Amino acid sequence: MSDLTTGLNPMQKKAVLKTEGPLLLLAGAGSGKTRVLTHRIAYLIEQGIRPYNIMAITFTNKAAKEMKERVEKITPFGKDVWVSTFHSSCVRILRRDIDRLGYTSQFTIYDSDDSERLIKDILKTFNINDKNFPAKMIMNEISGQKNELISAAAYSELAGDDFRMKTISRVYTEYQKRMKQNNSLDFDDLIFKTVQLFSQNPDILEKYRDRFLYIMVDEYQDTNSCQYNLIRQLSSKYQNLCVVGDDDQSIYGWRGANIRNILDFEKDFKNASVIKLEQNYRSTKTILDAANAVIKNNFSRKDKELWTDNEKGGLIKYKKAESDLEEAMFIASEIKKGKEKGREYKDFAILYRNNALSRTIEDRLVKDSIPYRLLGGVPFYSRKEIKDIMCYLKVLYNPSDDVALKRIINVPKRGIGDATVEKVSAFADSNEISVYDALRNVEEIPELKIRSKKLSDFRKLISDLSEDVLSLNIKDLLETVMLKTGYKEELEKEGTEEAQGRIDNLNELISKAAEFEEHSEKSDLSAFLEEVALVADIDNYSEEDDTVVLMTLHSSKGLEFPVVFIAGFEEGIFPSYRSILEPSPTAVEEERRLCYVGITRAKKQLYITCAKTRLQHGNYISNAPSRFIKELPDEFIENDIFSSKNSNKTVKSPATVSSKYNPRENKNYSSYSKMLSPKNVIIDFKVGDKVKQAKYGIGTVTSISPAGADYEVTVEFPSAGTKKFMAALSKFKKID
DNA sequence: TTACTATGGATTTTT
DNA sequence: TCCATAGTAA
Repeated sequence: MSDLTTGLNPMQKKAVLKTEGPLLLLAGAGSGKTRVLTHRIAYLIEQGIRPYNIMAITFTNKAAKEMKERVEKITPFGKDVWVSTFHSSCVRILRRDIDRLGYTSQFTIYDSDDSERLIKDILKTFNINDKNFPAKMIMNEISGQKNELISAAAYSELAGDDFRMKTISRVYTEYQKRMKQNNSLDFDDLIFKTVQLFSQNPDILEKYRDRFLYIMVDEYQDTNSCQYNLIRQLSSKYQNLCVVGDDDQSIYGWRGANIRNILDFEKDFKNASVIKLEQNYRSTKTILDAANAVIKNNFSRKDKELWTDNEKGGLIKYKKAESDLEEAMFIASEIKKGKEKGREYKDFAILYRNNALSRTIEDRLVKDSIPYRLLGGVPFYSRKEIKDIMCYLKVLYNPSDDVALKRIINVPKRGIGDATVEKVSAFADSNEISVYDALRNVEEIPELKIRSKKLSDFRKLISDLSEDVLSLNIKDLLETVMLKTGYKEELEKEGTEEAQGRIDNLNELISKAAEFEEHSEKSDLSAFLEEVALVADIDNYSEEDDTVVLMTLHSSKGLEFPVVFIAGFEEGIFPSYRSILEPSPTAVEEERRLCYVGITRAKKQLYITCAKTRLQHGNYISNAPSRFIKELPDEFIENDIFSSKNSNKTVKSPATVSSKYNPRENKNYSSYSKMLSPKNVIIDFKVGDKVKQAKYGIGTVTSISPAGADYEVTVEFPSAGTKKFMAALSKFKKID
């Protein structure tokens, strides 16, 4: 019939052609599900469905972007298909109709940092001890409740006489009250409020039901109850709902994802068809069999098993290093070897359970001059300086946003301290007005007589800037804000390397804004704020640069690499300490799924590494190898390569966890790290070059002389004069 | 009000 | 180790 199904396997074909009624597509890792989804959309259009009536929902912007591009490539009119994330879909819907819930369409979006500030504020006003009730804990609790579609009122009933819950309930209620006063929504609210909007306004729901005749949801295993409800509301009339997911890749349970959504799909949607995509096109047989062997140890899962026609491939290389330093050295040297054999740097990914593990590896890569990119860490838009400037924009857009206003009222320092802010804030509270509005009336607050000049100066600054909003584009507005507030000037005065880094970031923000204005059809302040609020770091990852990539196992989902290293394969790290302590096995099962995700990222070669001792929080600890290594059949593993010692895959039985290691008991520990230090330090600069040094900033190299395995480098700094360094210990970066 | 020092706590984080 | 926060001095 059409060429939309050529080249697809029978199951993929079936999935493309089955357009009517509920469909559960169980798509294993690397089974070509994006291909199926895009072809399915194209097929629908070919069948005469208007693109406008098709909705595809993803979790990440990256996935949405990719799907959009692929749909547009294979079908004309692909542009009109509604492809977007849960969150941006909801923003679009809410911007239209949120007035029905008593907000205005100018609402701003809070990230978790903003939410935490607000909760801290509330704890202060309620005099709640933040030792017993840390803001983060409460935030997670509230988020969890929203994900379960439990409102503040419902939670209050649930709490009953329970002291802990009652306290949290008070905060939750106040939090929602203030969010509304601030005309702002957090990430969870975006979905929650949309569900609420639909249930309270059948006319609006009806409108969207008749618009989205065909709905597709990607990564369905990651949906929480709230998202499930949204989907259910939208699809219940026509029932043309296709969900795609893999229960074995559900790794966001701790964020509220409800694995039952996918496990119970057939119960929830009568007449649901189920199609399994079990052929993997990504990995070698060895890698896939290993992944299957591991995931088999989980109990609650849909029955399926991935297979592949790909070659057998090399064995999994398992390295049991003596220390984290040796582990890092091993990884770096394997990358160098691979590079010599013709691989590119971008073929390699290093995955780990938590961000702290990246440090040692990074240090090693720097020393070995291996270019790398770190994903995760502090995301660009969460950096202090970026958030500060963005909060100015937020205030300009939505002056009732008290959280944003309080953040910047004394940034840069302008003599408005905590005590003053408290007074204004209290005045605002008692008059039920926003802090910004309170600033109009500072003269009426008797306690503030002395400070009122500073406050009205600040208010004047903001109202000046709001005039600039009308006349300037985003890029110029950003520059004006940085200038008129004196923010940039203050950083320049500091003159440290850190301050320079911040200035660099601000400049990058300006160019991001310029780029945004060039590429988006809508480029007003509102659109820019939304972009910034909803775009994650991983979305900006592209394969263009030839660099090794480092990231957590979580962020690696959906990506693939020829060679994958999984580092820190140890009890207490992976599976994490906390998951081991959980009485129920579900936590470790989720870790196992994470392991499955990690293994299936590899196309050609998988490395697994662990270290007998590792520096953690400043102490040496020793961990047993991960229980997951025992679950990998021996026949797939090339054991402890390049180790002279035997080291069969003997694993200390049942997982002794992180026994504290006292450095004093092992006097060798300092010489031991020396022993592991590089035999040959590689430096990529010469006399006369400009280099950047961590403490003193940029200077010129005046001499280099060999000193044992290392070099002594003399550098002349404009600010600090001449300094001498050992190359291995000082982190130099060459400046071109 | 701010700038310094002591202390304690420390997964994962699509939006 | 690194970070945020609390407490204190100027």
